[in-house]
Amino acid sequence: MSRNEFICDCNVIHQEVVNDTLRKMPEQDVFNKIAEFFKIIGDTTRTKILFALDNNEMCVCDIANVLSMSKSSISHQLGTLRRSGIVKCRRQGKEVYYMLDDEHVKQVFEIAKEHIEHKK
Amino acid sequence: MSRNEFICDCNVIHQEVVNDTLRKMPEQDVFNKIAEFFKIIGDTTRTKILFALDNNEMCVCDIANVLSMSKSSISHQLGTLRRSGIVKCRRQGKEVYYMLDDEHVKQVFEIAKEHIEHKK
DNA sequence: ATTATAGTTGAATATCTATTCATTTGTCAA
DNA sequence: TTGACAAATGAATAGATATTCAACTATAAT
Repeated sequence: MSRNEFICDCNVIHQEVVNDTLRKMPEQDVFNKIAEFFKIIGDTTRTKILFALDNNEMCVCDIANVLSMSKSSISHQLGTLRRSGIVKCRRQGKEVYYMLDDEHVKQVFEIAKEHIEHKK
Repeated sequence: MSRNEFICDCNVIHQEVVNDTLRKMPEQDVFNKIAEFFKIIGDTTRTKILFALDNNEMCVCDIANVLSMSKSSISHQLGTLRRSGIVKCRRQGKEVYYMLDDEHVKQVFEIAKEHIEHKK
């Protein structure tokens, strides 16, 4: 039996709504990418890093000091943010300076703050 | 002198930038809530549910059919979304209808799509 | 009351992930 | 070259979480 053959454990109750929705649903790949984007920024450490970088570009040691965390941990997180195209970096001597590389991050943060204010 | 010398494993390189950033950083609680919001929508299943509900309110069975997943799994995820104030529901007879309860979700999805398009 | 259906919920499990630790790479200066 | 420092990286671990399974509640129909 094909492992793609999936039987749902309940009946369709509103067939028209389901069919209409299925027609309008984007491809799996779109959902994966959108969820991935939010997963990346949905972490307290990474959120702090992005806020910090919104003010200035900073080297890893500076970010580690601002967040009171180890260089290694910050470096791992910066790697994640870089691979996702949310930050970029430039090396200058022994230091590597990180900066935001996405104009959308600030926008979604503003909306998130509205959401939080609204739900108080 | 430095308030970080016992916490962080490296020196502050740019003291002024660090101090300036520390002054501008919001409270821990703000970061927790923002990250939590993105964590909630940063999951493929929940992203799909929110997209589906953007078209119509739907009962649990319908959503389970649209996503080809079990009722239980969908119900768990709907509980998460409900507790976060992102969806709400109403009972009608044996069925429980879910709908979006946040005007910000659609906005952040639009921005996320722009991000994804831009990074191709 | 009994039965069937829709949905919820707690526990268990398997997977994922953030941080730590140890090591390595890259750069500069002596 | 050697030493010092910034940063990156791989492996290991501990904690978080998505789904499944089984049991349960709620509602409606007979």
